[in-house]
Amino acid sequence: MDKTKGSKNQEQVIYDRLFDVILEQKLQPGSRLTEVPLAEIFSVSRTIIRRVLLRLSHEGVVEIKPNVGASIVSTAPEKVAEYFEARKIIEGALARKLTGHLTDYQAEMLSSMVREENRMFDMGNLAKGLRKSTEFHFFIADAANNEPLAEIAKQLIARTSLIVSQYNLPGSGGCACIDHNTLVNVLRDGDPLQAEQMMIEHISHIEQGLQLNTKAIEPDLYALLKEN
Amino acid sequence: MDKTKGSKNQEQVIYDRLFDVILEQKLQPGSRLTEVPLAEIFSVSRTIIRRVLLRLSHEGVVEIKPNVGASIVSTAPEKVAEYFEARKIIEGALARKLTGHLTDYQAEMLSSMVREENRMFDMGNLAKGLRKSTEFHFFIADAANNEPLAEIAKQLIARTSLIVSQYNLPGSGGCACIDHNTLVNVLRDGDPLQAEQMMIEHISHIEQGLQLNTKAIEPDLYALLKEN
DNA sequence: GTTTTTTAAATTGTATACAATCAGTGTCAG
DNA sequence: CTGACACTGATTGTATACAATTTAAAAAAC
Repeated sequence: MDKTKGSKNQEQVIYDRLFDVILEQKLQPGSRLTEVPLAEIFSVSRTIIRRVLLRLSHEGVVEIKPNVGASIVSTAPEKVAEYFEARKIIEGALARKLTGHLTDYQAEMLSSMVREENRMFDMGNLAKGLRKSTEFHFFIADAANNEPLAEIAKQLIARTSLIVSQYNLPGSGGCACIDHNTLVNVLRDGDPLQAEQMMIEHISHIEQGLQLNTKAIEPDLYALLKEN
Repeated sequence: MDKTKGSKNQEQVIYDRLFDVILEQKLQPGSRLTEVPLAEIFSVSRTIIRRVLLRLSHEGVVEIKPNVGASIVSTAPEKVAEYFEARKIIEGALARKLTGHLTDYQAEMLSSMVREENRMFDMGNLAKGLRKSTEFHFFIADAANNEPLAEIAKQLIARTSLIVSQYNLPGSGGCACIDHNTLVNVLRDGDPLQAEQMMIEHISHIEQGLQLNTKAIEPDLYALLKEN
């Protein structure tokens, strides 16, 4: 694993950077991602950017319209429930599966993540807090010993994270991280069905915090703003 | 939707063809997919082939090793259970969700698919039978009114279909399609939890039919055969 | 003044050239 | 005979040139 140039990792690096920026709401859903500027920013050719965008589109974070280009996905309000339902089913199953098999190390890891998360929110750093919150769910996904399911869960978490960033009024506090603490406890000491139920409720909490009546941000808005 | 040239659909056509060939076992897991021959076969440049292979790899049907190239995924025996577990969770949930909401048209559709499937197996056309069998599961996924979950389910179905083709002794009859008929009945007239349980059992049947002790086909095997 | 048409700039789509890397073969020293 | 090494052919990786398409603006027609 030479780190001299990382010509192999170069694509991964760009992917990670873009993914982070999107998940931390630095770019709003609907924003366009044009290839040439990105290529210049990262000092590579469009070929590489194209591959990264393609990957992001396969993972549902970016939408590519033929002959138009890539933009960050904007989820229609009536589709939101479907994504959360999917999360409840899969993360619920993961919680059920994991309960009773959590190692002490893993439990401590999760607890420390919750502390970090709270610290970020207390400091008013919403973006980092949201990021830590998703990492908490990522960790659980990875811990449950089912790689394909973990991969699926992580995709859904990323997608709903985008949805949250689209429909949350700025400053409305992200996710109810109080839940996270009790979740850790149940995963360690509770019974599987209880853990599943709790995970489902937790995800419902997140869903209920959304302001779905808020108009989805559309690219057209930009055109309107330029007039003034 | 002009069909004159389909310059936009061209990539989709190639994707579908490859996907079909892979799912119908015309190519064994482990087989390499080199770019230039594929490009010549479809009369396009490597660029297009590359995109298709990338997509197939994102969907878990093909594996791309850096500087080596693409090959059809070969699933390790110890990973098999994970994929089937994932299917049980997701397709079980889909069945639960669909039960009681199946329209007459959909029920008839499913029944006719089962008939087709049986016909194919009776004729000894294993590949087509397996294909019909996956289409049956695809249809259920689409019918359950949750697009993201359907997409996930279809990916897993494709992947396990590959696994079946890897670990099934030639002529061992694919999947227990008797189950499919009773499944349709339960989906239409039964109760949700019963349907979920039945779907889970059905998937277990498929899993139990596998010959996991059969050595996974490895590229190295070819080298050994050449010696004789 | 509004609508339509024309034109130009920006952006994506595809093919191809060339560089980098890998796999296999043959050669040579031990 | 075995192992290490160099070499050749095949294959993938990246950048770039050019074509096709879209978007926006300017010009023309009504």
